[in-house]
Amino acid sequence: MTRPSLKRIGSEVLPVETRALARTLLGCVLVRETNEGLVAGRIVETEAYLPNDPACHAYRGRSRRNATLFGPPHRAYVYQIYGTSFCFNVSSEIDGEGAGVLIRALEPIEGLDLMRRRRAARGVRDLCRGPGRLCRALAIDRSCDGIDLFVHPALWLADGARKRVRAQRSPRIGVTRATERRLRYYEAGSPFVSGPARLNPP
DNA sequence: AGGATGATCGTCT
DNA sequence: GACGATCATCCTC
Repeated sequence: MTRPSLKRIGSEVLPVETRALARTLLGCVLVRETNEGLVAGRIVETEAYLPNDPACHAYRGRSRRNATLFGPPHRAYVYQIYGTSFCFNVSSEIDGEGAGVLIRALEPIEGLDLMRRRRAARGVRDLCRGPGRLCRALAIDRSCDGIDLFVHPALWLADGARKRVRAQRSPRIGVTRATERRLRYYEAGSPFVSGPARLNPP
């Protein structure tokens, strides 16, 4: 059985501007390699967190936790939430500006058995549906924070079927500020996106 | 030093 | 739909 081609994405493919990046990441493949093996999933849902955005972790200035958001674009920003889950983001905007894109859901495409072992989830549909779940399935934690996704051997982005993605937008999920802004991007019709059904019209 | 908060998840009804 | 777990982080005193 031949593995789908996982060609690493170069910097020329990804926009620096946050909303364009959130849209472009749809259809890209997130790849993770550890000594347990390789797992990968196609990105089907993202959220943009903009400069001067009250919902963005960078809004109140640089801190130890959010420093990666203020660094160069296209690095992994990983933080822990509710003491139980991690969230994986891609930093955006030029060095010195704090912004990023949250990856909210993947369509599993490689290493499903390993994902199942890590998640103890029953169906394929739930393996990577949600920001905390996908981090668990990919063994992403705070130690991944700051990784340069263009060069790192164990965490990177690959080309997927980006041209075929039909993108939709909705308000972001779970935020308590700037709740009306439509900064969540998802693939129309995908069964792998998270969130309540009313936010996911086909 | 102590309290409030949170870009979530799993479980229960 | 509701709720509790659980703790790093940040803010106030």
